[in-house]
This record gives sequence, structure tokens and C-alpha cells, in this order.
Amino acid sequence: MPAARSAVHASPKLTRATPFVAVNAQAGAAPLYRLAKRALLQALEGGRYAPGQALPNESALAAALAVSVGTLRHAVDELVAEHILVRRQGRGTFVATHSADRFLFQFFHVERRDGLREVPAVELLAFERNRCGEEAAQALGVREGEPVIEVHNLLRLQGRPVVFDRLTLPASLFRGLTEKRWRERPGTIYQLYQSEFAITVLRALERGRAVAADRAAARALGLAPGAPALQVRRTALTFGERVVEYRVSTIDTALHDYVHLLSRPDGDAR
Amino acid sequence: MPAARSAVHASPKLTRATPFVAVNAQAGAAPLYRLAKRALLQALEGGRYAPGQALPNESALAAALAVSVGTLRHAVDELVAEHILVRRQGRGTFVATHSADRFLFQFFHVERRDGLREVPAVELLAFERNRCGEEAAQALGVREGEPVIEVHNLLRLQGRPVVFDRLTLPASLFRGLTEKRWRERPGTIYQLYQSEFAITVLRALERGRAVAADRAAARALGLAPGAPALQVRRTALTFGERVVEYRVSTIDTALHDYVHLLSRPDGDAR
DNA sequence: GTCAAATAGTCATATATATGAGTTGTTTGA
DNA sequence: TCAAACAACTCATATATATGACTATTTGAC
Repeated sequence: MPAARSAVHASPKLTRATPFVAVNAQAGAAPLYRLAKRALLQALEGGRYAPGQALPNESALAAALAVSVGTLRHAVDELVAEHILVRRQGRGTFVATHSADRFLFQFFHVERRDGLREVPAVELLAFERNRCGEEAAQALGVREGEPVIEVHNLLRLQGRPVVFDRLTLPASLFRGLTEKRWRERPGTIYQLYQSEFAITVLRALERGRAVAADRAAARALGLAPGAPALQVRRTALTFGERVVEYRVSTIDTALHDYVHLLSRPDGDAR
Repeated sequence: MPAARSAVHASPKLTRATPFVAVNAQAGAAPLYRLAKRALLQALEGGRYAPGQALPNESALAAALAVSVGTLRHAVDELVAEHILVRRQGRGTFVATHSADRFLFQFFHVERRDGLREVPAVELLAFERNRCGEEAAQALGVREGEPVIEVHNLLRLQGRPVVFDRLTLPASLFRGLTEKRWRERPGTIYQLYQSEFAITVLRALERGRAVAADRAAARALGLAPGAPALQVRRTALTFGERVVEYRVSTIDTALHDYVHLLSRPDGDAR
């Protein structure tokens, strides 16, 4: 069956029913399925599909992008592997939402020494508007002195305070965020970012080091000042590697560990 | 083209040229490509193909497993994603070896605060045969008092001692390992495991906590005793989730960080 | 003997197509 | 009115096949 490359080599065109431009394979360019993936990502970035919303079905999407279903599936496969899309057999393909589970398993890596994982209870200690300091400015990629929102959180596991978080958010990305809205969010912080500000946290880079607990952290965690604590600096990224949050966590590792699985077992490997 | 399911539903049979049993899809069973993947994994586990060795080509493998090339590719895709196999276009598919690069990027997560990554210089401090203690026994899944090999290593970055490692290896898995062979290994530790003992480290689970440096670690790292240090306990796993190494690392995080990228960017995502 | 061109073999990408299984909505019958 | 049967639509898996790009080897000319 001679592959119908003709469709692929056709010039980009706007289709009637959809916002996509037909992807177009050039010699030496990225493979078609990556172009399709990028087109999907851009549609998601642009807010074309909201979290939780179903995408058009496979054949419709394939037609919109002017690729075969197999190629579209290849692209969607990668987005699913990256937790950006979620497939449900017989139902459709959906934009991922930050469920509590997803938050717990993807972005919270503190567990009890014996391996028990638990959803932390969060207590808000402070919510302030400030000017950005040097460290946060560098991490967020903004100028020093830019307006930011600073939040202090205390996370408890089984009643015991274990993590003290200092978050810095660029005010420009979170217009209209108030302490009230923050307090009254129904789910996790990242769910709030997503539902209220259309910011989807996709990845995060964490850098950990051992420190002597500073005064604020020691008080919040009930530690002796100067006690060893694990400090983790996180930059949270959304589409386009844009940094949306800088967070310094101080963790009391007396009874808990920071866990890290190296190399992907992923899905149900083996 | 009516798919030739007949081949799939045929009863398992040994093929002439290869050691594989044709995989056989049952109703309700795992998908064919996972069965194929498992068959490949078992061949690798059994040492049928040595690290670095090329597998038979795609069509031969597909024929041996009695699946289509597409299905075989799906299975191989997953093994490549897990870094168990390596594809080289136009060359073939190879069993992964632990190159220094792979070691560096997959299993070594300490880097300078500014992000500089570097291959550490390793100094052997101790190599002893011992009886297994309680902590290591639990981690390794062996009985207390089992014979083990204990190794102490000091890792330097730019000349500065940064990581102090205490390794515990079950002696039963490393028969004939001597200090001389350990010292004179050409590459990394995991390359030694692989080339000399046919043990391929696939994954590792790390649990980090902040501690006051103990005496041995403080001396090795040149820290004041009681200074805060990051302690990471690693269990290294091979095929079948078997634990082959338990390692306690003490890290001086004065100038370096322990880094962790959450959620897969993988390949060249986006 | 050396070098370049032809060639064969490999994986990479892409399409078309078939069947199956799960979900949802509609119709039909008691 | 309600529930069972049915149809329609979805993604999941699987096969066959075509073309291209990359690599290593062989062949042939000089």
C-alpha cells in the first residue's frame, strides 16, 4: 500500500472545524509525530482545551492535523507518558487535571521511614505581597523587586509538623489572588493554579541540601534552632519551561524521608 | 487486510533458530506487546544476550516471538525507554551497557550549586568482608549475619571531598570479588558489576534525610563532627526487583546540591 | 594497495486497516 | 415508568506495508 505521503507534503492549511494548522514534514525537520505533538501542546498552552476537557476523538484530531491515526496516537502516547493528557478507554482523551492523587504521587516525595504515604494536612502561616528578593528573582527569571506573592505553609503528617514551605509566586501570573481565595481553595495548590489561573504545573526541579534549621523553620517545625534539616528548593515549570513558582521547603527528617526513584519503572513496567 | 490473528492464537512453540517461545495472547491476558517484552526481558535476565551485544534484527526477533514487527517494536520501545536496550539506527539494537555517561546521568545526582555536573574522582577507603548487620540485611532482603562485602568510598568533585559512600554487597552475588579487582576496574562500579558478575543495575530507590555527620563521615569529608549533612540510602535493583547493593551516602552540601527532576522531560520532550 | 562507489542490512517514520473492549445513549418492550 | 437490548462511538491492540536514512561491507577502478 503506497503510503499517501501526498497529504503530508501538502502545504499547511487551516481546516474548517478545528483550530489546527496541518503539520507539514520538511526534509531534515523533526518527525511528523513530533510536529503533531507540538501542535497539540500549543493548543493546550493557548488554553484551547481546558483541564478535564475531552479532546476531539482520534480520527477527528488526525484529520485536523492531516496525519494518520497511527501518527496522532504516537504523539498522544508521548503526551500521556508525560501526564499532560489522560486516556480513558471508550471515553476519550482528556486534558490532565491535578487530582489530589496526582499531586501526592508526582510532586510530594516525603514519606514516613517505613514507606507510608499520606496526604499532608496544610496550615497557612502567612500570605503576603512583597517585592522579589534576589534568590527568588534568579529562580523565577524575573527582575529583583518585581511584585510577588509569598506564602508560608506548614504541612503535617499524622498531626506532626514535617515540612515548612516558603513559596514565591510572580504576582503577574496570579492576578486577583487573595488570601481568601487561597485559603478557600477546594483542592491542592497546583489545582488552584490550574483551575483559577490556567497554569498547569508539568515538571519541577528540586535541589536538596542539608542545613541547620533557621529560626522560622525551627519554630514552625518545633525543632531546636540549628538542628539538621533537609532543605529543598523547587522551581515549578509549566509549558515552555516557564517558571511559575519558587519554593523552599524545610523538612524535618527525624521520622520521614525524602524519596527518589531513579530511572523509570513507569506504568507497570515488566 | 484481515489481520493474521491465526499466528497469534497458535499454541506456543519453540522455533528452530532462537531460544524464544512464541508468545501467545489469551483472552483477558496482558497485551501481546507486553508478553513480547517479558519474553525479551527473560532472555536478558537469563544472560542470553550480554551487555553491549546486538540483538537479532527486528524482523528476526518478531519472527522468533511470532509477533509482527510493529508489536515487537512496541515492546522494544518500552525497553529502550527504560534504558535496558539501546537502539542505534542502521546498526542494530543492543543490550545497554553502563557507560560512564549513563552512570553519571542516571545514578549520580550531586552537582555543584551552579549546576555544573562532573564525573567524581573515587578513592577507596576500605574493602572488607563482614557479616551483614540488621539495617543492611533488611534493605538487601537477606538474613542478618549473611556474608557481605563492605566498601567505603570517597568521591571528590574538583578535588574537594563531597560524598562518602558505605556500600554493602551480598557476597553470594559477587563471588570472587577481591580488593584488587575492585581497585583495578576500568570504569564505574556498576560497570564492574555488569562486566564481571553479569549484574545489571536497572533502577535504584533513594531515601534522603538530613543528619549530623557521624565521625567516620565527618573525618572523610573534612567536616566538623555534628555538622549537617545529607544522608542518602540507596537500594540498587536489577531484573526482577532483586536488590544487589545497599549504599549509605553522606553528602557535604556546603557547595553542592542533590538534584531531582520531577516528572519526565525524557528524551527531548516537547 | 587505496579509495570511492555500489550494495545490503538495519532501524525510523508513516499510513492503512482490522478487530476487540469499554462506555454511552437510544430504542424497545413489558 | 423502568429496564433490558441494542447501536454507535471511543480508545487499545495488532498486522502489513512502504519509504527513508544511516552504517558497514563489498566491489571495482586506478
